[in-house]
Amino acid sequence: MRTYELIEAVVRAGSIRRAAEECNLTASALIRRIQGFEQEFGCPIFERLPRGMRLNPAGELLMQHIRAQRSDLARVQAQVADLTGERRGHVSIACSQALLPYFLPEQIAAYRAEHPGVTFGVNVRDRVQAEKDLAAFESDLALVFEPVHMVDFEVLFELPQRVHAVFRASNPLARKTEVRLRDCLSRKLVLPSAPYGVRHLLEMGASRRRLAFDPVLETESFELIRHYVVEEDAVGFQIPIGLRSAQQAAIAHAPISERDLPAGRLLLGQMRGRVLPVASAKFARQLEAALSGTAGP
Amino acid sequence: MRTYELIEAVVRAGSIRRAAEECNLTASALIRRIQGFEQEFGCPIFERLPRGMRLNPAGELLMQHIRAQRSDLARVQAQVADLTGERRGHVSIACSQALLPYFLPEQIAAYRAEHPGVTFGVNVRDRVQAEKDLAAFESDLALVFEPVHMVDFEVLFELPQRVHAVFRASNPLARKTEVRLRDCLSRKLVLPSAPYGVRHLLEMGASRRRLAFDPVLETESFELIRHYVVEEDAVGFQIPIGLRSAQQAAIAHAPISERDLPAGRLLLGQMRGRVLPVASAKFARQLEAALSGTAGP
DNA sequence: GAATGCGGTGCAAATCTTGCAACGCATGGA
DNA sequence: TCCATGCGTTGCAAGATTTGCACCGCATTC
Repeated sequence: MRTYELIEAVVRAGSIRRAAEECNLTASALIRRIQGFEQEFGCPIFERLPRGMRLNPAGELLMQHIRAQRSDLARVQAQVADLTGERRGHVSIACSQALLPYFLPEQIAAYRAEHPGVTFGVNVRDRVQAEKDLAAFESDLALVFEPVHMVDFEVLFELPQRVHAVFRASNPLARKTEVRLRDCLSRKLVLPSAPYGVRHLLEMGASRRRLAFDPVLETESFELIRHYVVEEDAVGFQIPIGLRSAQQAAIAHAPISERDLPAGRLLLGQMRGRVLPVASAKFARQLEAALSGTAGP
Repeated sequence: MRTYELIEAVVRAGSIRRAAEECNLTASALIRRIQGFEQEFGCPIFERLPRGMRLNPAGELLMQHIRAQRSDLARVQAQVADLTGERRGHVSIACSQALLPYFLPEQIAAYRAEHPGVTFGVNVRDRVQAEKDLAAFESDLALVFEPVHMVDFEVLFELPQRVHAVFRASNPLARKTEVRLRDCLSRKLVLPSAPYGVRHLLEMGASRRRLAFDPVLETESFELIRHYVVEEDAVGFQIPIGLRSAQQAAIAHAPISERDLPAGRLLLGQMRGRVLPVASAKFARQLEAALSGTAGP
């Protein structure tokens, strides 16, 4: 059991000696445990490099097993605590930035109002990293826009979301119920950077119509986008779940016409085949209910 | 790790002292390991009875985790052996008796012809026990007729199978392409005993038409049924996958009319959510292919 | 070519696990 | 009623494992 932790430490540290220091052990003690394990496992799990150790393919398989095993044990312990009547637990969720301003805080608060013993961990991840988080058992749930659909991602719920243009409330665009892409391109643009789903959809839509973007500001922060359009009367892009006109009177938004951009999908998912801890599974069901009550694209 | 084996031994034996003997240990050593584990696990997993120990609910949950963990580790080791180029492995399958005479031996032989390093374990189980086998990770696959559809049973393939009447080749019934239930009831009957799917379907069909069985022989052995109908000119019941007229010239069979009995289902399944070892997964795919080529009801 | 950092090993000390004997307790039969 | 039996549990010493220290051979780096 402890051997598993040591193996993980070696993987993280990249060498026996650094891992040994991290674990308050000597290198010799550590290497012998690993040699012992490799012997009973049947084959080496590390390749020995002159600069340290790295997992070989067998080790990668084993590592995945170790992570799955650890997370399942945590699930069992949470379930046991649950039947002892404690109603404790922890929910970790990897999500896009768009969920941060309104949706997630509301949902978490609502859940905790009923289950005060449950704690939360929110990891802000782009759509690629979110799925890696699931696969490494570092997040129970992922709520992301337009994920790169890896095999390990099991979809629990799907909500269409159109891309919205965001601008000053005083902008002429604010009078329309939907805007065309070309109306935006003639204005100053504030775009999310490459890894994000909104940017991805925009690039797709633009290249199909042989248009090009020339953003005045490109950023990872959706919050910055929302605030900057007010400063310089520019146009930004977001998905509606992260927008509430009522909260920020200076800002307005309208969907891009579906003739220009197809609606993207906001997906709630988990690691394929995994049995979630009770708290996470229950929170997932709450999210599904909330999302299905949300206006579509 | 070893602690898990010891816990399993205590569960099997029902008491510390018997388990200790089985493991070549003293009772004191064993109990201290279990106490140590319970401490780090966070709560007791056994209830102490005056006559021994039994798992409490927390222990049941843990036990399920241990079994899942062990079987997944075996899968990883098999997969590692596979990528080392060994092409070894073991497939365990729980199945109904009907598969024993022709279907399974042919399929296993065909598989082993291509992968001689793979060994097989065939556990003959009734439809209830087969699913328990899956849940306890004692069989990778189950191939059963009309299972009691527990939640843990994940269907991989489904093949309709009508119940066939089995009789002497010289019996007048042999001239028909299908027989009515009432034609059989007037004859001497040889029935499989209660836990079997064929019997279950027969009871259902009979009770719906207010008929009753009065078997001259009731047995757990499908083989005995086939052979006995020759002895006394009786009528037995089986599913066609276990019948080949060509092999036993003295025996004929014909399906019961669907007006009397609905077709049952022969199901191939695995433990829900489990990742099967490569060999088992591959054998399952072969079975699916073979079953889909088999004549239906 | 010296210095650094790496994985690996021999040997003795420290730590943990185990076996033995014994205790308290509940049950079952004489 | 009382004794025998089998249960889980514990104190203590012997045994088995794990660990730390010093050191080796090796490749890379400056």
